[in-house]
Amino acid sequence: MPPTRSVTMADVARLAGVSVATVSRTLSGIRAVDPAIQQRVTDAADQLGYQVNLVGRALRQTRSSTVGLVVPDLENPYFSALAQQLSRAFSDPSIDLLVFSADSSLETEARGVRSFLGRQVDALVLIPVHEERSEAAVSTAAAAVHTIQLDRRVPGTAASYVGVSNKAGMRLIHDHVTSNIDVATQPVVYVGATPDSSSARERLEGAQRWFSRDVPTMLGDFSASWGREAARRLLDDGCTAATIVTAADVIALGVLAHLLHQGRSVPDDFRVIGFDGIGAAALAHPSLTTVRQPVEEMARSIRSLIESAGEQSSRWFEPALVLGSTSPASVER
Amino acid sequence: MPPTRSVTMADVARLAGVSVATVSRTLSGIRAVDPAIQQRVTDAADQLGYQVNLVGRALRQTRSSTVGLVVPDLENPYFSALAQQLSRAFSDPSIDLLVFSADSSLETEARGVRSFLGRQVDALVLIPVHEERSEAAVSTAAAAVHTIQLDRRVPGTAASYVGVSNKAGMRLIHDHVTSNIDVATQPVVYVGATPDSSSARERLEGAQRWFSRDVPTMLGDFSASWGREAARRLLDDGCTAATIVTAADVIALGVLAHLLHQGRSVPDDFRVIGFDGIGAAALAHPSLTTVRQPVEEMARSIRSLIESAGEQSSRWFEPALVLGSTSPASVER
DNA sequence: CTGTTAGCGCATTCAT
DNA sequence: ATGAATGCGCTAACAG
Repeated sequence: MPPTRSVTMADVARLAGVSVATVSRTLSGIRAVDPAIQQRVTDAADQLGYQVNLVGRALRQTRSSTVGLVVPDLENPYFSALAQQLSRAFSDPSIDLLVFSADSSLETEARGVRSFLGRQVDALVLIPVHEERSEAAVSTAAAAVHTIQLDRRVPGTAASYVGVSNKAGMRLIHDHVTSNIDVATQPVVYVGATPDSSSARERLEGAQRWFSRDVPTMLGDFSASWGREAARRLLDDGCTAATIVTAADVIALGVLAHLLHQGRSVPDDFRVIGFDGIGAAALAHPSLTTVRQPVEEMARSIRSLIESAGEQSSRWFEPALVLGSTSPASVER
Repeated sequence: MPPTRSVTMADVARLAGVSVATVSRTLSGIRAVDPAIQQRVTDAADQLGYQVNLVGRALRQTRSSTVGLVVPDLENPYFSALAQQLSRAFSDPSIDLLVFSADSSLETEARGVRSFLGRQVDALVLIPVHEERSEAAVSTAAAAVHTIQLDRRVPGTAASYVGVSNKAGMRLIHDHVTSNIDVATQPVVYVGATPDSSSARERLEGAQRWFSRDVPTMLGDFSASWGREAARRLLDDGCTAATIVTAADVIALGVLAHLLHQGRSVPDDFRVIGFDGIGAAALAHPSLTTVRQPVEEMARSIRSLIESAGEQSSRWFEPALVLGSTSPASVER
């Protein structure tokens, strides 16, 4: 279907009997133009079906009215929620948000960054795959354009950061758990993710700090299948009752699914706590107790960070406890 | 952080003592270059930290080695699964897949299409928001570039299509239900989506065709909250037992959540069937019986459609029944 | 195999 | 207020 050749400003200019400069000024509305001529130009543009070539514009302006977002994995519901909210935060027609999935690969992540930089994005939002090994990607990005790390960060880079206080989140969970359960008799187990991203590390550290330095810990990745696997191991080890604190809702949902499929009782014998506050947490039965990240505000914050076009700066949001039915409710007991 | 000025091929050429053309040829590897010179060029490029400017390249080549994907909503897990699988299908470094969310808005969808066309994408993949009102967006896209509609389509446009046979999917569900349940005594209810997308319409038509033209039907949107709402209405109407066939897993999960939270028994009193086969279906308890779309194959199919660079063509995949525990299992009864 | 030249489409000087 | 000219960074055509 690629047609003959696309219509350019020169075509519009010819039809309207003016210069290309006038066409440019008329269509971008950046300077005053005689109303009569303006009409002629827009008519001609309509008639020819003219569409700006953003590549030409970007080359000339050395910017593209585009913000790039690189996420590790779009199938992770927390990341796709961030992507969607960020898209919505840029619904203003003057800036397009484009999303690239790194497919949890450092190479692909680097490719995404190079690609966006090469496309002259005005800013880059990045959820780094790895706390150390994404350093090159983040630094490269930050050296070229305003770069904002989201949710996870690589320490020591010249990039901004927007995320939640993970330790504060773990503290909310700890306070909730200890005020409703006798932790001395009921064991607490932390099912987390290997600390190769800052959020995994901070949540692990939070669990160790608030519960106990040697809280029983199982580490895997941010996935439901890891949650199932961890639950299976727990049951295999003869565990019959526990409070399972996890590093993410997806993990918690996997844990919960396995426990329920094995006929275990939640929250009577097992309690399960998530992290993130994705929509699916409320959909589970029993509904998942979790800690919600203010995703929408975070997205808006990124937008204003980009608009202030400016300085490196970071912002930590406070998460909030969301009581579900996978843990005993304080009010009711 | 925007640095002084980015290094161009001219800088590399100067340092290596060759012409820009040689630099271009060396770095794109498109033509043979003297090994010694090649070395000098790559050394110079490394030393200066040269990165291609893809905007310049795209302007010159009138293509950008980019494929655009416009999805209605990234928070819908079926769409984000498609986006992720498609990204993976383009993991080959020579083509970047960029995703734009239309935020379920026709205006934003149109903007996304214009944006990608203006960026000279080599092909456009589109999940149209509306079966009729997205016509302009699809036609515009198809007139300019190879356009592939995914999952949903606008009839009568010059665009390719990749999706599943929705009627066949409904038939699988019908056969499963009727071979395990006495439909004469146990009512079947269809909880679907208003037919303003082709998939919503085809699934509705499938339900009416295979079950009964006047199967009780409730229509909303593709969301879990609509599922909850529908279930609430059913219970409010005094329904105490039914087989609930839905248009999507997200709807089914909402239905299921509400039924379980109301203490209803699944699958004894209520049966629930989904559509799509997203990961969360297996995570529910009881696990959701559904019909799975071969998302990965569909993604690969799109990739080869684009590579064959060619003619308009369409492909319907066959969905497969996935037995969960929200419906009676045929083998076991 | 390499250098020179030209031009992709546009926004922005500088003149007028 | 408008037009002519310039060049953003790159690759392709053409010589050599």
